[in-house]
Amino acid sequence: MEIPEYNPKEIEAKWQKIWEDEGTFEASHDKSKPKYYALIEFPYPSGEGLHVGHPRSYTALDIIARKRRLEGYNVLYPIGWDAFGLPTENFAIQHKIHPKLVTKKNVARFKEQLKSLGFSFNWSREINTTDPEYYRWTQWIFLKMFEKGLAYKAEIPINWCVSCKIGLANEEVVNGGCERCGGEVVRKVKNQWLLKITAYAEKLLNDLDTVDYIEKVKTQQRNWIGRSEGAEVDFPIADTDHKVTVFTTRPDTLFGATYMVFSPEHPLIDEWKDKISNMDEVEEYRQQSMKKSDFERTELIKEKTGVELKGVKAVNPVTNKKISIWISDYVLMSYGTGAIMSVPAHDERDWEFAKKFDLPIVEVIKGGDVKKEAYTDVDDGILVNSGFLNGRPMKEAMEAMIDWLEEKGLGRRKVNYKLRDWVFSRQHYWGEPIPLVHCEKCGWVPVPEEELPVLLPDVEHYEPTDTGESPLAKIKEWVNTTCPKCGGPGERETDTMPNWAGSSWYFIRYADPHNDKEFASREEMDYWLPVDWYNGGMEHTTLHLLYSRFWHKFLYDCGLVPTSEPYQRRTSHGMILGENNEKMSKSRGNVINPDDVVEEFGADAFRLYEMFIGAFDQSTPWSQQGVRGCRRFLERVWKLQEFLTDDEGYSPELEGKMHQTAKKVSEDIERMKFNTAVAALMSLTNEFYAVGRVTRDEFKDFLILLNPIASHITEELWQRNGYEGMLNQQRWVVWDEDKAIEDVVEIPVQVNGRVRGTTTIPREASQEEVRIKILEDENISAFINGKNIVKEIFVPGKIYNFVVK
RNA sequence: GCCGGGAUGAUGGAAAGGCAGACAUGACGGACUUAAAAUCCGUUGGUCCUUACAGACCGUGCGGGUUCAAAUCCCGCUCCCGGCACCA
Repeated sequence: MEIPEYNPKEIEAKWQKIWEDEGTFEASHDKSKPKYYALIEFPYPSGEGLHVGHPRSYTALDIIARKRRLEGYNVLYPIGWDAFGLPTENFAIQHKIHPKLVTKKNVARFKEQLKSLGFSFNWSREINTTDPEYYRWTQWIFLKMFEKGLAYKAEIPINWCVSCKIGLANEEVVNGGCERCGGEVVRKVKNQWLLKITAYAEKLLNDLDTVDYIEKVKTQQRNWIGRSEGAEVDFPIADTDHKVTVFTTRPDTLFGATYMVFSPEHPLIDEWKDKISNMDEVEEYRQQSMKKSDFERTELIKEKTGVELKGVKAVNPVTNKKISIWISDYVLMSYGTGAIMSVPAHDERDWEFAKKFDLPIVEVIKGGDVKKEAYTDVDDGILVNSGFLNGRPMKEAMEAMIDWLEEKGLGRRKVNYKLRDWVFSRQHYWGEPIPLVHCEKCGWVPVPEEELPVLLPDVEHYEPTDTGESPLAKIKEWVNTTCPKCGGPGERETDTMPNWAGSSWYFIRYADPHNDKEFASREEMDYWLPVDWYNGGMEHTTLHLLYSRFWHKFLYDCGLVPTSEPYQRRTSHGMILGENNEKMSKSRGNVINPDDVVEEFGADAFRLYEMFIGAFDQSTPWSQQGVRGCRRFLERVWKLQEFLTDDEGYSPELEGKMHQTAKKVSEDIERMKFNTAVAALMSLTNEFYAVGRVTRDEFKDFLILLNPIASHITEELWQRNGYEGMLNQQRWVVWDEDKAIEDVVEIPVQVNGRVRGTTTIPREASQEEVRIKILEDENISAFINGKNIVKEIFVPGKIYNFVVK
């Protein structure tokens, strides 16, 4: 039989068409089979097109998905588009094209690119977050949250670009300036919708113990949630009925609290206007810190600043001494109560502040020199200058103080979190409209369920208004509506949702993407959820991953989804860098376009290289030479046909290697050691060449093992060489553990830990047998003769070591 | 500052206490070719020794330690990458 040249272009197009025509990778509706749900983060269809970083994750889970199918699972491996968001909106503004059209164009391009790579996505379940049939349910879930009191409005400072007159997301503020124009960014208070994710802080934290996420992800989430235990303490304000509550993790040091500091935004300051004698000075400080961006407030940490509130004093509830009250921007309104008790002797920040303003420093834990610096290494410290706590160790003092506070009604045990509520409003066009109507009489009223979706209306211009409202505010006929409750005049909310909204539940929709009655049917969710394996980037650990866990837990508490966690397993891939070892970016000019690679080397070579490039969880530079090497390997695989014999079974000389390779490839794929799985297949191929023959069964199993990675060439070789059916209908290779172990092994022989030779022995050989054989070897025994053997270590099948003197 | 991760040939990387450098890339040599490419075969950590076969010593960021045996475990550093950062 004449063997044509390996022509990836032809065979890749051929198999992609067959798979599509036959619906090969459609998840079955037959629920008798065990299911497997593999998920990758659905892409944002940017105008740049696919980047070589995307397919790293997609190929990895494509391999898992394909392997699971060969193992007999009913696999769901879906794809969709996270298409709302700023880049599209900005492009639309610049080019005066409707974002809908921009999105459509970008999606088409991404789709074509993804299809050319031959991923086994379930295309009939494709979803798009900007599709009204999809965002109808995003709005619906939001309304559920609103109903349960988890969505609320609050005055929240946003990042405001003075020149663009636009609110920016935190990630759009780069080095204190606007990402787009580089202009000044200040804080501007706006009335915004927030979601009460903090209500789920405890669950989000504790339930990390129930899921299989890589440790790095768990740690980052734990840090982000930032749970800390302590107490709230009430400080009475002298000569008033007021009291101010603070949160502290160190109630044991209360005797050392010599003054208080409020955040400049603290609302009590306004209430005390008349009492504060230096209100001008105070106001000026407040104005200044208001103008400062978050960046300045946190970066300029060299010197503490602040102003005393003259005319008011607080009382330390345990010493009963009057203490002064200050304001300073190192105290954040958004954490704890917005006010702190200051213990300069044992807190670095307080110490700096006290030094600067010459405030009293009282040592309450023995051991340091509080005149020189704050003494904070106090875990085993003993209390001093602390009344009833004197002489007690710190941990005990902590408990005693809290008990005392609770007894006297002056304080209570308290847990605090760094996690903040989720600012859910965007003053942009290209997002889901928030489905609420404001009525003078009834307040905020949800749009009735049957009227969803609230459609995004067409506008002339996508720029925000001068006041920073979203462009929707300009469409009076859309804004002005009737109150769903009382029928009176009402106004629609013009803020839209952030693009984290649609991605917070998309994996649920995949289970039942065309359902027009519910967000997904219970039956489909019961079968498919949770996601078995979710791979994505580390950059989504604290936002997307946490947000979607929050939404899912909320839905679970409403009895709407069957599991309390959305994702059973979460892994993460490393970045692919440019050939110069720098992050790939247009501006650095080191971007590799997957289309070009596929054009030159083929999709199989591309996928193979994406996996062979290096450790999956590590970042690593691209190498065009490396792709060439993978293409070369596929050429060698193609030529194996020339060595194909009519023999069945494994040949004696390759039997061990076949079993070893099956085991190695299977196990490495599960551990995401794709690079070594590929290496094992290359190594086996080298063996086939060395032997110069390959039996039908050897070739068959080799093709199955290679199929998840290089899917087109293996299907083609399967068909060309007369194997039955299609490769994707076969079963994964079963290996025999015993046969994967060599009967005869070569072990190193050491003398005093240095390798002096090797010996080949039967695996089961006894120490005595091995010993005799070794001592027969003159090269080795030369190192032993004339010396005393002190000790001999024999690890069967591994090593023999003589210790001599 | 805090929390992760990392550092191994010229390069990407392999090695879950047991022969460091699998598998590739590149380089060099050979075969084929009028020639080149492609392909195939071989060599390729360093230093020394040797006609050769062989052999010796050194070597996994740096300094110590544990062990018969350390890239791997422990202690102390350096540098790089990622995340968080006045969170009371």
